[in-house]
Amino acid sequence: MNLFSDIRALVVESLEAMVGEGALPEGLSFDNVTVEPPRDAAHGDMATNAAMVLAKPAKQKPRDIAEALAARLLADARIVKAEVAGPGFLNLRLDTGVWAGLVETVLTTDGYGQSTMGAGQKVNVEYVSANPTGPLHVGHTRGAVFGDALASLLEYAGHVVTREYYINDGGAQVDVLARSTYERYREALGHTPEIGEGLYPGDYLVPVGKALAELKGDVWLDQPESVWLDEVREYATAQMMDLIRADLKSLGVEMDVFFSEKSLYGTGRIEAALAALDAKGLIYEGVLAPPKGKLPEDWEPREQTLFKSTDHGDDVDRPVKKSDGAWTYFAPDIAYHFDKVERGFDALIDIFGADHGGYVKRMKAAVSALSDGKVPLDVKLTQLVKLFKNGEPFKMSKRAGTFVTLRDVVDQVGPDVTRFVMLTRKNDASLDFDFDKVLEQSRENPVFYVQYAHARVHSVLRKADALGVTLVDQPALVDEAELAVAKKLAEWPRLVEIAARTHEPHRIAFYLYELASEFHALWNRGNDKPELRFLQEGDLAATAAKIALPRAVAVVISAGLGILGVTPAEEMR
RNA sequence: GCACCCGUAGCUCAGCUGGAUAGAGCGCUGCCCUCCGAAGGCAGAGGUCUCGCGUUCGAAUCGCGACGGGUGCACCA
Repeated sequence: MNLFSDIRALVVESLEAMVGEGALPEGLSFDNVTVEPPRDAAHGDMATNAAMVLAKPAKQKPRDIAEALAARLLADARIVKAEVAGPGFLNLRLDTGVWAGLVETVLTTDGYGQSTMGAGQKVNVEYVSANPTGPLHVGHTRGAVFGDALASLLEYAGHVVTREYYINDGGAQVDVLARSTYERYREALGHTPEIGEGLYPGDYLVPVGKALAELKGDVWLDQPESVWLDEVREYATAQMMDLIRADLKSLGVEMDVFFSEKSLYGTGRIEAALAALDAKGLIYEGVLAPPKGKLPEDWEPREQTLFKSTDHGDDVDRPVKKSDGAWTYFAPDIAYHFDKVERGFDALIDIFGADHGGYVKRMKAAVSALSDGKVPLDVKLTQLVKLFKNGEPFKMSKRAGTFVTLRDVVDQVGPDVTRFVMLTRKNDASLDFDFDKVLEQSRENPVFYVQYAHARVHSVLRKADALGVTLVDQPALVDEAELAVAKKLAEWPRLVEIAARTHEPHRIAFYLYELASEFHALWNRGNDKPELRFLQEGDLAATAAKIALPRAVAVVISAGLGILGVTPAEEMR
């Protein structure tokens, strides 16, 4: 149920009738006809641009079309007013009964706002994908929250979603992890660890080294790397993934698939992916032209195996093999995305940190080539999170060991606040995260503000329950403030579809803030007008009718917070 | 030098596949608790949407070009 699409259907129906009568010419496209909430509530409840869009192709004046359309729409019981305004807008006023009906729908429909837009399409959302070399930090947190909310949003809009994490366990950095762990292993056996430049100094490896010492004894002491590297790497990587899984769980993020990069090596899968590209004539041996502008110090032309990504929108072709014949990091990435394509997803979404913006074009080129342009890949970049403490920038240094982990954030402010705050900004805008402000209980803090609205509803419900009110689903809407809330509720399904289509979960957070705002306004109006209070003294029937609206608000807030992965609070503490 | 992202009120930011007089919070001014949770609400002041050209009935939104900020730019993953 989406009131806006219902009314749009009515508009299109009316336009078709006009065509049938010869009032409009045949063959018009109504695709661009929209029915939207007007910017200014004084303009009415909904506005359609039909007359302006059709004026040119129909060779008629917008005003004439609008007036003919208005006359038809008024025949529908739902439309009480239709007036032409501005350059040719048709402003519609809906019958109060429509809004009451909407509130009833919210209360009686299972999953009001859920959409079938996705039509069961299989979507793969890959996010976090941090190197398995240590705990997740703040930057990963934003990617985790964003990816998870986007995945939920797409599910809510009718897609079948797979949440996936790509483990970069095939490259040099896991060797570094192994060497770092080895030093902790030595340390556990009483030696002084030699953690030189380029090794990971974090003490999260201390227990790993200790466990290894208990497991293996001293057999690896004073042994060359060739003896222990493989085993230590495998052990440490597994430990780090356990750590990461636990970090994610503390945020409420659970992946469906953890995909190992290493599983691509030595199994012919990279070769297969490149063979697929080769079969399309997209692999060749060649020398890349040096970049324009200042040359890198050690530039020298080299012949390499290249992927002709420029055929699919990239700026330059990309090497898939190094000059020594080994794969570049890009090769397994291609194989990984080839695997996703072969698993039959209808759409792929990758979420990267903004510092990986440079890889977007080549990944899109690869997926385009591998799927013959049939599987779209959308890459969303998440910008920096700037940390503050009491208004002051929070200094982070990896060297000094003062970098802030996901755990630090979740432990201090909790998963709900972390998630909501991370979603109060567009993904491609940087985000200020102040440890004190996010816990503040004021309008300035959207988490609190939305939760407060939800808690207020439940406060009313508790009281109503104590009074013995029997709930009814038909509201009595009279005041403008009540109607304003109902109208906001009507926007919810439409907003879900817009947010899902644009892959922008932050729109949900902003909507919830607006809904909460309308609700708080109504609440306060009860101060001046006792007849607007939800609890009507001594009148259980009136109370039941009054609390239908706040109940509907709670339903939508609860659904919206659910998408964001935030628990709706029934009480503020 | 090239690519991508960003530029909206004093500050932090929304702005719907292009729609009407561009919105919210903070801050500033003034109001509202014998009343369901004032942890709230109402009202006011504050704008050449960085600039220019173009497309369009209509541009903050689309295209081109400047300017300003961020990020990334051959074998490292």
